[in-house]
Amino acid sequence: MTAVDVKSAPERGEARRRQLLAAADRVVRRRGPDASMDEIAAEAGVTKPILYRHFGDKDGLYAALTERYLRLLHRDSEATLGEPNPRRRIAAAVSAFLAAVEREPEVFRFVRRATTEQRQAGEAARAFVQGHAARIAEATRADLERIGVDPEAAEPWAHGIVGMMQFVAGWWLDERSVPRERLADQMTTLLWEGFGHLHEH
Amino acid sequence: MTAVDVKSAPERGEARRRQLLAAADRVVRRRGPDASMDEIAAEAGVTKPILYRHFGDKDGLYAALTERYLRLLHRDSEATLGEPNPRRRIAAAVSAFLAAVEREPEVFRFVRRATTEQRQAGEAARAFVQGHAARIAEATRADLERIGVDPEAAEPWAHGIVGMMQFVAGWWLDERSVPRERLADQMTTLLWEGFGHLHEH
DNA sequence: GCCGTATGTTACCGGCGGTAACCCATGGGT
DNA sequence: ACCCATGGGTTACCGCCGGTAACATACGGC
Repeated sequence: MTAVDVKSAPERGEARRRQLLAAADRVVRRRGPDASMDEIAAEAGVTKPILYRHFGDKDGLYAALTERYLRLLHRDSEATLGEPNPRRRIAAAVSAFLAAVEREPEVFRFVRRATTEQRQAGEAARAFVQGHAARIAEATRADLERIGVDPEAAEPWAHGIVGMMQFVAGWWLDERSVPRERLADQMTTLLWEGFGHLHEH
Repeated sequence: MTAVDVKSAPERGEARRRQLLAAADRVVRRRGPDASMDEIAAEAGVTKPILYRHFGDKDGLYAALTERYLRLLHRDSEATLGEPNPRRRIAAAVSAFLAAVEREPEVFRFVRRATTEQRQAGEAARAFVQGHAARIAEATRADLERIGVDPEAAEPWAHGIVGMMQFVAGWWLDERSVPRERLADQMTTLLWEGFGHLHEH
């Protein structure tokens, strides 16, 4: 029963890869991060060795999925980095990220799992976050230099912000003790005001 | 009958449990988070079913280990929470945590892994972090109330700080691009000054 | 025609988490 | 002195899953 196979195109390889990735995506979304290779293969209508030909091993597949998912989770947030007003920029990025996590909780959970237990996926995530953090850092580095603060801190800060938002998002998903926009405001306030600012009054 | 056993059996069991946990500790420290149950059993000088009698399943064992490790990683940091001066308190806690992570990198890595891939371990970690965050929150809640800022934000903030430090510590372990005390200073500055404070000058 | 290559399948391996069944020492109670 | 309940221990196994070897088949260029 070759129902899907009929379309033989010139660049079948890349197309097939995306097709397989889409199948993996579907399985992960409904079965969670514990999806087995057999399950994914079945969903794609093929058998395991094909997956292994395209992705090397499970880690490779998960790395590819992780990359796609990271882009999905951070796209809106990155789009806000053009905002010139720094405080609004932070607020918008924070809010957009939380919204994306709320929209795709299973995707967020998958990324957390995959990046800690699979080497390649973790590497891919590190690279992505590196880039993301770099863009955040770049957006604020100019300000730091203008003020006279050591711009070397920009990178650690960016990582700190990213990590903070990741963790808080996970915590928030588990126990939804506060509405999203409220949490976004609170995190923005922390990042913007800091603790010291409060103590000065 | 034999109601006395109900009291004494757990005592003997507790000693054995600690003994087994110590063996698991040794194995994890040298083999990493991928240690198998057979390996741990062998290190303890027994066979698998015994481990399962005491801990139920691998998740249970890892949850117990996680709890012990979390205490180890956060003990020094928690000890600093008594410091009255808020900025020094933050600085000391941050520095102490990074020092603990540097002292026991394998332990830190294990916790990250175990808490994301094992349900019970994750639950134990969540409970621990909840407590830790609560203590941090309590240490600052008074300040917030005194200043007139909504103290409801204390809990999300505490989680944000914890998550930020966890993530930054992991990033720092991977690429040691900056000495520990310098990183501690940078994170303290971020938490204390915030971004807005800088922009006011 | 023939052969290399790409694509797919079946059938298997090894390791690991988890468990059933059995085994044996110990020490009251009769 | 004996029995047998009980708790600590072992052997031998299961099932699942990641990963792979070997085999099968269609297509394009010489």
